[in-house]
Amino acid sequence: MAYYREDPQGDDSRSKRQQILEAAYAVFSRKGYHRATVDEIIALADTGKGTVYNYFNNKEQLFYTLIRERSQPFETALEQVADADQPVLDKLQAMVRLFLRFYLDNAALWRVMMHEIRGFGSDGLSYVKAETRDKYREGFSRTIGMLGRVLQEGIDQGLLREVNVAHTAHALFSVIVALTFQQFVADVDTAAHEVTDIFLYGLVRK
Amino acid sequence: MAYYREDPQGDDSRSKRQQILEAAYAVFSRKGYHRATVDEIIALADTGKGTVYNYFNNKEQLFYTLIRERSQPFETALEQVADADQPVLDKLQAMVRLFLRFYLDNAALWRVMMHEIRGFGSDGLSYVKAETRDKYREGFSRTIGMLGRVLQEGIDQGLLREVNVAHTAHALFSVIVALTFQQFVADVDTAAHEVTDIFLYGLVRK
Amino acid sequence: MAYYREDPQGDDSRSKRQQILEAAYAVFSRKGYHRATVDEIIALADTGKGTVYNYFNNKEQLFYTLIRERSQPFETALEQVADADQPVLDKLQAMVRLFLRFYLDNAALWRVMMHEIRGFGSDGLSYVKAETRDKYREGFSRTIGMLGRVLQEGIDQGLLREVNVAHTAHALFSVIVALTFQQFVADVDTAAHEVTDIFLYGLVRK
Amino acid sequence: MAYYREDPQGDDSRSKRQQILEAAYAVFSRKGYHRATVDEIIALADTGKGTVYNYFNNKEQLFYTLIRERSQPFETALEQVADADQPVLDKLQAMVRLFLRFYLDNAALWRVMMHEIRGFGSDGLSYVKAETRDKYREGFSRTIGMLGRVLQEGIDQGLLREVNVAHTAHALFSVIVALTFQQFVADVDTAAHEVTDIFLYGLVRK
DNA sequence: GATGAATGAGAATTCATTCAT
DNA sequence: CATGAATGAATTCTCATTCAT
Repeated sequence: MAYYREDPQGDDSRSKRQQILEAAYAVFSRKGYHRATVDEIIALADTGKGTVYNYFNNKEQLFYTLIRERSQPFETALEQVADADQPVLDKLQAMVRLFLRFYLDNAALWRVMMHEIRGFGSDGLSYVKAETRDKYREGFSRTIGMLGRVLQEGIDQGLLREVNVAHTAHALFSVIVALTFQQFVADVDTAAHEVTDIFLYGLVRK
Repeated sequence: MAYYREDPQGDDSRSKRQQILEAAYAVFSRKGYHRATVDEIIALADTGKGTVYNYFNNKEQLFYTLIRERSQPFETALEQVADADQPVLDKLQAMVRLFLRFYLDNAALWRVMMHEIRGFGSDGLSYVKAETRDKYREGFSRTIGMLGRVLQEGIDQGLLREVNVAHTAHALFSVIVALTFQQFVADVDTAAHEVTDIFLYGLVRK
Repeated sequence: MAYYREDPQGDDSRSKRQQILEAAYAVFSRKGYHRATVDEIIALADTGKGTVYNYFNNKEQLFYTLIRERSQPFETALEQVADADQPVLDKLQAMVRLFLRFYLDNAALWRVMMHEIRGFGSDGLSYVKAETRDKYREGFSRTIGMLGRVLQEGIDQGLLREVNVAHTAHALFSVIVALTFQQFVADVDTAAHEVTDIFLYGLVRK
Repeated sequence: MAYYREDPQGDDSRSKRQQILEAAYAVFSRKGYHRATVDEIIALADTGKGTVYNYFNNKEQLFYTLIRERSQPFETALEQVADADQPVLDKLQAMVRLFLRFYLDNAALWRVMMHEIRGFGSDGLSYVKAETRDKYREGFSRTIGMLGRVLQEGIDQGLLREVNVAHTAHALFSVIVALTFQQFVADVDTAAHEVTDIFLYGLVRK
């Protein structure tokens, strides 16, 4: 790491790599993968073009790094809750809260990513190599899978009805993403309550 | 210059326009907005490049036209069901079926569009005028709004609990999109049942 | 081919493709492969950058096309002489003349090519795919091989001593290239005589 | 700034320079001038990038130094033979052997150089000052000139026919280079014999 | 002296759009 | 109207060189 600057409290004390990642986050989020240009990223990061390529092989890997570094703490936190020794419904709600918080911060970037890993380039014209795409997908599988595991736990305990776990986990996930994306989430706790309430007890008045 | 040609005299000129739209549908769906090239579209449409620009101002307007023409029949059908004089729960399930069917056919293109209406020039470098973006968004508002209207109807009749209608309509919508996108929908009727079942009665065993 | 211009005697009446090839010839010859820039080529060809890529896939293929189109007439002429029903020594001298004339015109470009097809990128970092490189090499093998065939003919007839044909053909070839490159060739006939004289009768005074 | 350091105090500093030169030799030989990167050279030399620029002004001067240092011992040895008091034909063959041995070792690098001294900024965009280019050329002139001097000696002694000495020396030289480059030289003595045999006695059976 | 992070001037390539025929 | 050759702005990526430590 190069800390040339004498004032480590200044904004420039972040490592160049970090500055680039943060700028990339902003630009990718705002513009999407394609419309995001390296030029815009370096302008925001206040760095030279070559510097980006010192730290990252190419635009695609910069994007991937961004996703990976952002998702890791989230996944860890989610796993802890999923594996916790608590009532299933509490765990579910806690997980929904984690999801909401994460997507509230990252919805824009994740939308971009979801778009990029789509079937595109099924015919080889893709920019994202199949192998990279699979790495992205594994990320989703892991997190949504954790939701599924807890749902299954609830079913096994006789608490929940016997529904298709994979489908339901995806449904829950998609609702979370939709709400955050639609900026319907003013307060995480309220939204988490709202979501779990519908999923657990349904719309029909008893 | 835009030659919309609302009145096709010759059968030939109409079919050209149609050929282009169909090719554009295929290419945009497969490649996304950016990676879709006019060259690929004309190759598939078996027409000249200039011809595309006779019928459409530019790539973006071609895309918009595509979306508009595809969504119109769907919206009409949806509206008929929403306004029908039937039990609310039946209407809801029928609407879910319509949605599922529509997104089963058009998920790819709609995903592209959803992605594009974010980022389409949120700032100075816009490719799309804010006004166009809003037109896309209105489309969503209309269809999701119809879901909301029927939900409200159910609430008014005392059938459904008093939830946030807009949020719930979006949630329902997002689940539909997620299921189709994840290719979890083998059979529309089954999937419609699955979705409404969860939303109406919840996961918790009574 | 597009002949927009009204004056077909003008310099611009050559097809764009031809203009580009001629400009590329000049620039590659003068600068070598790497230092030749597409920008310089289009400046000389008085054309747009995209036009180059309409006619040629990339810089490398432009270069290859150049080589191929230039060498074809030469190879044909050489073959005719090699296969002619004439005395071996006459054929040899005629072939040397053809070689000299060809390399007098094309030495610069051929030098560039010879440099490019060298072992470079034996380790995968090459710009020229092995397969392309082999196509270049086949070209050399063919023309030098024709020299060899005629030498062999001379040996078979008992006219020439039993030397290593491949080596000798390459030696003869290299001398031709060296003389033209060193601009020692004022007059093709004289130079051809000089070369064959040494190769056939040696330096030692009898 | 150029720090040539003709007087190495520390053993370490000399070895750095030497390490760089050796790495540069390997990389330039394998990749050619342009494709050789300073990064690759320092990786092989196990040194820092700045260090290269402490010893050499730039990439080009590094290349030049390489050539100069490599050619010096060869030129000295060649001169000794040329000036020796021996029969002309013996001297010629000995010189051919020296050439073959030298180019067998250095063909790759010399080819690169030969290619670069053409094109090295024949016009305004020169990377290399004309003066530098001429220094390279003088090197060739000197060694080929020594061949010429011995040939002339043979002519003066009535041993050889009165041919154009400069042309013939270049021809001899080019054959040597061609054979080594084509990897036709398995054994220096055999190849030297083969070359002189053809040049001295010709192909025609007496 | 040695180092290597930072830099930016190029270079190749893509692709929407125009316009003469 | 249909066409497609021509175009150049925009974009990614490379790599020699600098310079603060």
